[in-house]
Amino acid sequence: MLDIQLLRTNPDLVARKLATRGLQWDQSAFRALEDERKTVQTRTQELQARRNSASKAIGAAKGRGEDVSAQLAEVATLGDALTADEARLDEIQARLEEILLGLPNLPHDSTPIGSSDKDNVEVRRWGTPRLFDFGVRDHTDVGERLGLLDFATAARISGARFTVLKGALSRLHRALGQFMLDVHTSEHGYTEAYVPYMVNADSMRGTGQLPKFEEDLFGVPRGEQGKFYLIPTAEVPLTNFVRDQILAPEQLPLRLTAHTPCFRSEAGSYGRDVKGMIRQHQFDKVELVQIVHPDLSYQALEELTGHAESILQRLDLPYRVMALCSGDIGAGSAKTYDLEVWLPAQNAYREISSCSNFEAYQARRLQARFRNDKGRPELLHTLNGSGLAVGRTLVAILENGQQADGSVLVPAVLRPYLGGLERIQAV
RNA sequence: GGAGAGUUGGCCGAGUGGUCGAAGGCACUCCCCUGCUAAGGGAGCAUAGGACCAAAAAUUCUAUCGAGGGUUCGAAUCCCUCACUCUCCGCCA
Repeated sequence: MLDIQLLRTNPDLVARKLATRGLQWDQSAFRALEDERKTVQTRTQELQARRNSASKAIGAAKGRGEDVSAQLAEVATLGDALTADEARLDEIQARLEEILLGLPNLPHDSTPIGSSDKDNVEVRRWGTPRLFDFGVRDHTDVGERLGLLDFATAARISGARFTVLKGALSRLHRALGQFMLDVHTSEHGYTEAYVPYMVNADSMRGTGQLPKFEEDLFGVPRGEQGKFYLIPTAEVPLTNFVRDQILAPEQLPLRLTAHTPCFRSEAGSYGRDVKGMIRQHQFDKVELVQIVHPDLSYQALEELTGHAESILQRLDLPYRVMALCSGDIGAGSAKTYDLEVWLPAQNAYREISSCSNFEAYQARRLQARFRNDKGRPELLHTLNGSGLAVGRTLVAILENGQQADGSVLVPAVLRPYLGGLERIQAV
């Protein structure tokens, strides 16, 4: 959520920044509402003040045992006007809130300007894609030939966009999550957390999934009490740790990580990545979240991105870092780096992690604050990134580690998690 | 699922219709005193929004005592609904 003060005092800046996202923001509706808000609010508060002082006088007069019927009659005349004004003010403020909740964040000055992923800027590259002296298979082929990847069974159990893993592949999947958590907690200073996979609407609103992106979520009916939502990422529960909290400065930075399943409806992605486990309704991810002092959030973004990169490096997977352009970053983000891992069968780099600085966009919705050096509550900055998407990491290992005989090499750092297994063979 | 008790400021906690944005304590900030590691005295100390202003400060107004609704001239206080917490019983991985 943007600062409404900014919309009031500098609407042109807001419009200009939003335009870099390809969004033509029509200020007129906002301005008209603001003007009305001002008159109605002033009038309402005047009426309230008159009612309050009159009521106080009645109390005092009664205390002295005087007759108050004249004063009662007078204050009664305020009633209707006040009720009407209060109702109108509520309406206006709800509308303003709606507009505010619908606006995405303003891209940071360092975010490249552009309209689509074609305009994203490569920042750096790590590793060298391996040269194959045999026909490269995609991860689906590799996994199915091993007899350990089973989409047919998944389809019978649930449907499209689900996966069943078996045997060593399932264990490799488990190992990846463990490995990532171990690195982030023991070397990068994150605190591991176990969190709910179903959350309430307030939490979804806090991180920005609601109200605009409800169609991307799975909801679980809950009778009278509305519904739960399945988390699309652990960002939601982790970032909501600080909703409605005022942190002491010495608690910062907060670094949290969790390994959770993520659930996405993938509405609107029909026809994209239909084959394989690239785009699933359910996938595992190790998420990194940082809650930091506003002055330090861009430094934190570089660090957090590095934390995610270090996993790819240890797994010896070639990747590149992309600075997403203004037209491609997520709604809440001011700046995003995507990590893209090399997938030889696609002959392309594919997203495996997305690291973003939300600045105060989420914090304002969450009312997540800290006490600054003046002792005043001030909004925090929130960041998050995948460290990494476990399913896609498995895909990368299957494709990059495949051998001519159909087996797959297990990256050295994962072998301790697999009882020393060096190579996954067909069963 | 049943029965009961709760939810007040950074924390603890008083407050059952008016003088309550809210006693008292703790914590914190400043000043004074004292001087040796802890104590005494004084002052300040919620959040958000509005008005005023070029802006800030000051001033002032409004709202906020779990959330929403109601009664009333007036609600932390009375009524209703909901959420959450705790205790006991039941069920249960």
